Amino acid sequence: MPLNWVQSLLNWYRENKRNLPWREQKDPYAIWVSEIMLQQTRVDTVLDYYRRFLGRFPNMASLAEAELDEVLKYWEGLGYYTRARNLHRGAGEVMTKHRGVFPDNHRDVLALPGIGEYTAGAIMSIAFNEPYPAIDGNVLRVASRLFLLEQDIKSTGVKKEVEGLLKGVFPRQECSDFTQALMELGALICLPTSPKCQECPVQRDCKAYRHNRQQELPLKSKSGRQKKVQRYIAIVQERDRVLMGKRPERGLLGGLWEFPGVEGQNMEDFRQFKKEYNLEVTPCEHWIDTKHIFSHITWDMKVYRCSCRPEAIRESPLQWVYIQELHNIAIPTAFQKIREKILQEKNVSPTGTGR
DNA sequence: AATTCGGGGGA
DNA sequence: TCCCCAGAATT
Repeated sequence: MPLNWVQSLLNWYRENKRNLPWREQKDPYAIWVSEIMLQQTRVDTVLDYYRRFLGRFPNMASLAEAELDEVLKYWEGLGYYTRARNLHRGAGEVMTKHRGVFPDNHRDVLALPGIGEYTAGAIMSIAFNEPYPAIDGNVLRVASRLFLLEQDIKSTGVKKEVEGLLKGVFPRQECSDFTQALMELGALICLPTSPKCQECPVQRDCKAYRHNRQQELPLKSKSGRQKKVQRYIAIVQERDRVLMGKRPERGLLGGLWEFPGVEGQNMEDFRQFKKEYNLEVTPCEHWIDTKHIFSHITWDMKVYRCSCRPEAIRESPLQWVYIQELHNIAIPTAFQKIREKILQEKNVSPTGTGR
C-alpha cells in the first residue's frame, strides 16, 4: 500500500528541510519572533535580523522591559514596522495577562496583537504540536495545485476551503512537522513559476500535475499600480547636530525618525513646512536627489541644505539630533542614503561643514 | 472586500 | 517592470 500524500510529504521534509535558527528549539517565544519577522519577508532577509534580535531580547521579559525605540532600532530596514510595535506590546501583555508565560491555547494566542489566523496556527502547530493549519502564501499555492483550486487564492472562500481540507488530514502526532513541511514544499519545490514537479514528493497526488496545469495555478487577482510622489527634504544642520522629526506612531514608517520634508510638485511647496512642521526654511543649496520605491508608492526625493530661524525650531515638533546619534535611532531605508552622506561628510571634513 | 503597510530578490 | 514573499489591521 503506497503512502498517502501527508506521509510522503513528512518523509520528504525530514530528509530535505533547511537548517534554520528557529528550528533549533520549540521555545514559543522564539517561534513567535520568527513568525512575525517572516510575515511577507523572505527567509534570507530575516536570518541576520533574527539572530541579532534574539541576542538582544532572548526572552519575553527582556523584550517587555525594553524601550520601544530600541526594539524599532533592531527592526530598522526590515519594514512593516507595526510588527515591531505589536511584538513589543504583545510581550507586555504576556507579562501582565499570562504571568510571563506564552499562552498555549489558540484563543489567547490569536488575541495577541499582530497575531492573525496564520500566525496563530503556525505557533499552535509548530511550538505546541496541535492541529491548527497555518495558511500562508506558500500553502495557498501548494493547495491550489494539489487540489486544483481554480478560484482567486486571495478570496476568503479559498482560504476557508484550504483550512477545512488541511484540518481533515492533520497528522495528530506530527503537527509541527506537517505545517513546516507544507511551507517548505512551497519554498523549495512548488515554486511560483516553474515548479520542480520532477522532485516533488506529492507529485503522484497532485491534481494540477495530473492535468498538466501546474503552470496556470494559482489564480490571483492583479494588484494596483504604484504612484509617484515628489518629496522635498530639508537638511538643517548647525555644528554637530541635524534637525529631525519622529513620524507619528500610526501610518507609513510609524514611529521612525526622518529628515523633515513635504510632498509637493515644485519648490513653492517648501512653504508647506509652515503648515506641517510649524517651521520656516529657506532652501539654499541643492544637495542630492535620491529615490525610494515602496510597494505602492515611489518617492522621488529632492534634498536641499536649508537654514531657518532659531525661534522657528522651538515652535516646531522637530528636534536637534547629534550626528553621532544617527547610529542609535531607527531611520527607514528610504533615508539611509541621506544619513550616510551626512555621516560621511562629518567624518571626511570634521572642521569644514559650516557655511 | 479592498487598502494600507517595507523592502528586497528574481523573472 | 511586475510579482512574490511563513500577513495583520484598518476602513
